[in-house]
Amino acid sequence: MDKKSPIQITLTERDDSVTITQWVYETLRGAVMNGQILPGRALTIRELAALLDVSPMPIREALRQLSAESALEIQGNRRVMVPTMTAMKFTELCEARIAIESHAAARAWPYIDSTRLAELHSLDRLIDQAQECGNLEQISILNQNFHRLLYTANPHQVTLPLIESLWLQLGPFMRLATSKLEEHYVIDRHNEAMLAIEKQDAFALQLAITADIREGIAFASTPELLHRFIEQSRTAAH
Amino acid sequence: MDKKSPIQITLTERDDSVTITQWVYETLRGAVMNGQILPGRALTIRELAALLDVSPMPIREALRQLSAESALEIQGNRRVMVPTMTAMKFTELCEARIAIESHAAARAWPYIDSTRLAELHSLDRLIDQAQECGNLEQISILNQNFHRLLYTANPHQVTLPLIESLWLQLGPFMRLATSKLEEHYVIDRHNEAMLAIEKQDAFALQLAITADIREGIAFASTPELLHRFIEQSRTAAH
DNA sequence: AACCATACTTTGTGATCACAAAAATAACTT
DNA sequence: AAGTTATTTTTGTGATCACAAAGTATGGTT
Repeated sequence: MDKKSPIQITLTERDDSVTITQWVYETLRGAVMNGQILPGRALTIRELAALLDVSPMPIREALRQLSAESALEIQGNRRVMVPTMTAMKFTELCEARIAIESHAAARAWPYIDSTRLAELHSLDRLIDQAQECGNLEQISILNQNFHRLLYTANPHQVTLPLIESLWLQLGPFMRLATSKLEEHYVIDRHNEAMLAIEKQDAFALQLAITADIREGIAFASTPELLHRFIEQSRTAAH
Repeated sequence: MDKKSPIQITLTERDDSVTITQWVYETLRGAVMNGQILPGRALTIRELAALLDVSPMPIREALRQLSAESALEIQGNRRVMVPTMTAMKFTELCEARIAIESHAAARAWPYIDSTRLAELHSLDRLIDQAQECGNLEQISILNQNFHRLLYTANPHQVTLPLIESLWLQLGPFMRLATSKLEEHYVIDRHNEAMLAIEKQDAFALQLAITADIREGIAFASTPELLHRFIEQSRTAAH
């Protein structure tokens, strides 16, 4: 009595200080972000409840929250699934990232002090280390942390939730893309960004972030990779 | 046994074809958007359930969804409230609107055909009519419809949910601002935007949208108005 | 009168149950 | 054998209940 495609979700130890709903949310979010759930695959409350060994209630709440963040999609049938990707949608998501994140960087720039700059530097060094180890998942997480640390320098910042929503939507594909990444050596523009901060050049910072995002995605969006991913989505929909 | 500040929510007839949760969501969303719930006022599930005459369950789901959209805020205490506004946050929200919406307009531009342009024109005429009647709430709604109709010309558009989140966060204040609006005559840049579309000038369209947002907010963000609103938030927090 | 410990109330969380709508399966007709 | 109807199962929705934690009020002590 097993379903079309089995869902393999990495379960973390549940901390009692956090609510079950929160734990379920983080678990499912991670599964979506890592592409562990095939796009188009229908998710049922009871199935997930059994999988995570909790009652249906926390699942319901987590699914609704993820849907509101565009990480999941509610169809007319009230069925929930990971949204399918198309080449055009992928382009729109990337362009949206560039528009919003370069803006967020520019708005954060006046607030970046030497302490935060040092933190950015040490985070960048960690990324270099992870690259030598070839730990792809770690690179992805640290890269997000770098961007997040930059944008949150602005204490009145309001765009991070929007940016995280875009990350979530791109997540499944980015993971697939970086799995092909070993061949190329990764180039990020973090050094360029930090140099711009030191030179107090806001515009250069904006350009560096734009280049960082565009290049980080450009190599990934080779026709073959994109096509493979979209195929995957299409077939999973069944 | 009444609470600090009574909540007055406009109740619409509930259509049976729509789920109770959806109806609750729309009702609460409208209440937030219209500033009917004071920022800082704690919302409890049971109170709202009694107010809307439904069980706590649909309220829980609606609150979680609105929180995910940044329309509401969950405090550490797990209490839910309308976020309070500050002058700096207000500025950030406006600048974010400009960055994202001008981008959305530019990405939508290649897709705007004569049919959609005609719809934009007729919507603009409706706005003019509403302005003569002085129907402020109607103006606000139609104005949103105008922007939405523009951005959704792009069939692969992904930014509308993000934009709507910003609208929700600015909603309470915009309402207060437009209530002072009768004195000035409203200038919008819709004509300029439509002219740019006719002249096939994407950059001019982007400028028009930027100006439309900035001016629509600039007159509203007079120091007195902003201060009054922030005061209101502060005192309601109690 | 100010402070603190105790009892009481309210509130969010999570589990279970009932029900109607939707899928999936089975049976049947053409 | 393909399509259509009938039956069974699965699934989302919403209501109710139990419980622990947070909040509030109470009462007593210094």
